[in-house]
Amino acid sequence: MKIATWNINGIKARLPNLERWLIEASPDIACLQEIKSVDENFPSELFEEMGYNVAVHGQKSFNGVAILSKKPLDEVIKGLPGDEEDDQARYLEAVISTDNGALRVASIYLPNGNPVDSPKYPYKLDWMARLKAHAETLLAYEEPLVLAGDYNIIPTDLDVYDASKWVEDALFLPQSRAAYHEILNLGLTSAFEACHNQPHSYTFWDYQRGSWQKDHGIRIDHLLLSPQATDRLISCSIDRPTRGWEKPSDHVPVTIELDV
DNA sequence: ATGACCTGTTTAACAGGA
Repeated sequence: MKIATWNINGIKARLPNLERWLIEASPDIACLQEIKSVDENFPSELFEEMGYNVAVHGQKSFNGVAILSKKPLDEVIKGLPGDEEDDQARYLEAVISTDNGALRVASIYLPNGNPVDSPKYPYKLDWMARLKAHAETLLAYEEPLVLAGDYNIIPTDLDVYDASKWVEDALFLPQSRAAYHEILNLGLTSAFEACHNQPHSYTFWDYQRGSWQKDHGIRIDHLLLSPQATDRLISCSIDRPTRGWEKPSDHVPVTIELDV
């Protein structure tokens, strides 16, 4: 089973590319971020015609996450638990039936956090603390679990073209990376790192400054797996060519194959 | 030497992204 994550940066602008990619890559489950749409304007029927079940957690203009799944969605949870006041649509979780039992998948759009001296940075750290608490709850189920998404975290200096340019950035500050590693240290495995030791394998290139042409990228999209999912991990790949398509997202898909 | 973009919305400049 192929499970992918992709920050599409707007469903309306990305629909042609998303359709093409769904046909060519044919993921069984696609976790999408930054749909930038309310639920009613998300083209769910189109994806249903392509054979997907659809769960959407959208909001107007910004953020928004979705899950497309060829297998039925048994249970859907919208929003990250832990703060009733938080109205940003950044977390969607679903339990999916497979031939070998239940698989739990989340589509995550972790806050960017810049600028660091604004309330956005404490919001990021608070959100990560909530994600850690929730991940702890989910890990206790001892089932295959995939927490996939745009984490807005550069894990190490080998995941950026020039670390010195990012030391003050919310994606790379020691405190941000420490919060990310706290989540990993609960017992999760980063799929890409389990499959590869190739440094400078990026998933995002800025639209500005010719970043794509110069390969000035960062690796910020991750799939974190529970032990039960890690046991079944076959491969992980970054779909780099999509960044070179017409009207690309600034992120590319990351896909894992699980033996489930 | 430096900067160079894209998206959605309020359709004309913004806000937000990373």
